[in-house]
Amino acid sequence: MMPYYKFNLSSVISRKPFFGALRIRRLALSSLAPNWTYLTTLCLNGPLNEALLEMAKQGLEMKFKDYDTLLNQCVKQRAYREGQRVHSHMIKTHYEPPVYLRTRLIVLYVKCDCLMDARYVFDEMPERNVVSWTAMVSGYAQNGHCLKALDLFVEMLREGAEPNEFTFTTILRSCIGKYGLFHGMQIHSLLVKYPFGSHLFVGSSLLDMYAKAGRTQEALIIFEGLPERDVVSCTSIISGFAQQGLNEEALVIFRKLQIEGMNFNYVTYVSILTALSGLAAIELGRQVHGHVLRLELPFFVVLQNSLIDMYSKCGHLDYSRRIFNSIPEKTIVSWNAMLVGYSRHGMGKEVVELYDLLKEVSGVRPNNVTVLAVLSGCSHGGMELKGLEIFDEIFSEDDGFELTIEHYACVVDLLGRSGQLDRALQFIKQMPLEPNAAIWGSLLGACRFHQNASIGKIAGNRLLGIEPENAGNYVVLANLYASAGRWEEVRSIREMMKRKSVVKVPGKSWIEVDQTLHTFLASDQAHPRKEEILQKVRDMSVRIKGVGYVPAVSCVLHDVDDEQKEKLLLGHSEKLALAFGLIASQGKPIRVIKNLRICVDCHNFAKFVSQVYSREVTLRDNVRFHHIVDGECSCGDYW
DNA sequence: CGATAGCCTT
Repeated sequence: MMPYYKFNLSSVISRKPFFGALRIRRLALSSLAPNWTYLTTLCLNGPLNEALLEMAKQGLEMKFKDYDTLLNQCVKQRAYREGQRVHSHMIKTHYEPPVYLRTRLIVLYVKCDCLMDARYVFDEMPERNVVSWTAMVSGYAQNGHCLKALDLFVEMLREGAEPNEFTFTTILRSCIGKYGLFHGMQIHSLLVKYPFGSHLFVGSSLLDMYAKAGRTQEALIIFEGLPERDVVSCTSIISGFAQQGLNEEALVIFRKLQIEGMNFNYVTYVSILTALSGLAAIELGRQVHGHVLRLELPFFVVLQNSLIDMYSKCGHLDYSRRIFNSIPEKTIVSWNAMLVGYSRHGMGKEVVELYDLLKEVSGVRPNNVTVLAVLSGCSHGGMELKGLEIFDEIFSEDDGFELTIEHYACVVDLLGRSGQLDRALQFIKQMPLEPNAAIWGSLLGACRFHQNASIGKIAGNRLLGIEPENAGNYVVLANLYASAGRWEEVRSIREMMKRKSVVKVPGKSWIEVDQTLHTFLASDQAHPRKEEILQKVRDMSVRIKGVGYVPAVSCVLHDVDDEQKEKLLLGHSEKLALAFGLIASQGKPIRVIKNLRICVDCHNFAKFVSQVYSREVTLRDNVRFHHIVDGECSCGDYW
């Protein structure tokens, strides 16, 4: 009989054994039983069933090493049922596993998302060490149960167990959400008592915690103070800034680290793509894309998904679709990214087509983000009735989607756009969630478009009650009153604004020319070519007035005369960026990005400019794209 | 002895 080690072991242990490997394993099983150590070793990376079956059949006595090998395999393969069989074998044979094996069981159950089982093993432990505590805390952290993780961590300290660097990295991950920073800072101060205060992993978790809580400066200080830097800590700081919308800062850090020679991984590229998407920096985005291809990074769906989103946010949906089509194993995020892309470009037909394709052929389950994308796609794409139909379908099917306030806001939008303002108001009154600013804002926008001042007044007052500090709301409501000729109410809005000391988020627009971003604020004086640009805006205004442009002075709520109002309107950041685009890029389409919703006057201005200057203009505001060609906008003047 | 850890897309 040939001893087992004469076989080609690597083929025996391979996950998908070549022809005959199974037979060899069977041979080994029959010839070498009942030596469990051999048998379990042969199961390395292979099917567990045979060894487990033998185990159950023969009721052999198992030793520590056998359980260890088997559980190790179960963990690697995330084999819940097989793990349970090993576990129950221990119980049946009255085997008292040591702390080590019990911890392995916890890890196994955690990996299989069976936290109840893990907790049961944990609770039954006669003694625990730091590893078992950390494994259990990590279980809660991995599954998003932040508060449970924190509770257990506190319990651990109370029991006198000493946390180690693993425990701290794990628990800091759970310090997110509403109270995350509060707990995270306490843990930060607790860390001082331990010798690994400047540990690389602990430091990365710490800076990530601060960055996610919006404390980017603290995060940066910790990053600078790390004992060394690696790709994860670098990605953490870059994505931290990007997630806070500090895209330019993220880009600066990325470049600095790149020059220092840091070797990035695919996660880093995902993070920098997020920043470039926010900036709509298409040329830089293309560079990153090319770089990723040259690096021959293995195929990462997450990276492909962020490329879809980057091209879509930069206005190149054709590239997005090409990448989408090239992904062999699309996840729901890939589908959603593509759907959201069509939605923000106002392409309702494509949204519905892709949604049908998703349901019919993909085999991927839609989630609530999908629903949101489809509903908003229908409203942005002029398919209000289709959108309402899909909502009814989903609502009646009850597919287990968690309908959030955003979903209801979409429905209000659909009803509002289709002119059913009374129904929209009824819908808001009947919905099971408390209406928020987005809901009332959506209704108010619909009232402005359909010139319904009475329902608009209801929506506006509710909105101002919820968000008294948001200047944009006052502007929309005043616009509505102004267009209805209700000047008394316009004046009262203006006074209300003064009284409540409303803060304006500064409007900001930018444009990418020759791989450089040129940023403009309202009435900007900072750009080196400011004189030229302001003169250009004035020229443009004169030229388009000749074909019917009338400045929408009701957009200005300052208490000044109309001449002043017109001057203020001409200083809007999107007009400056548009003018700069006309000067700096000959003949090419102009792509302007704005951080807020585009104002009525600027939208109208851009339409006239596209016509008079025969230039395609693309405006991206914080919600959607406006593709303006020859005086017509893809949004149909509803946004 | 071993078992426990940080970054990411819609």
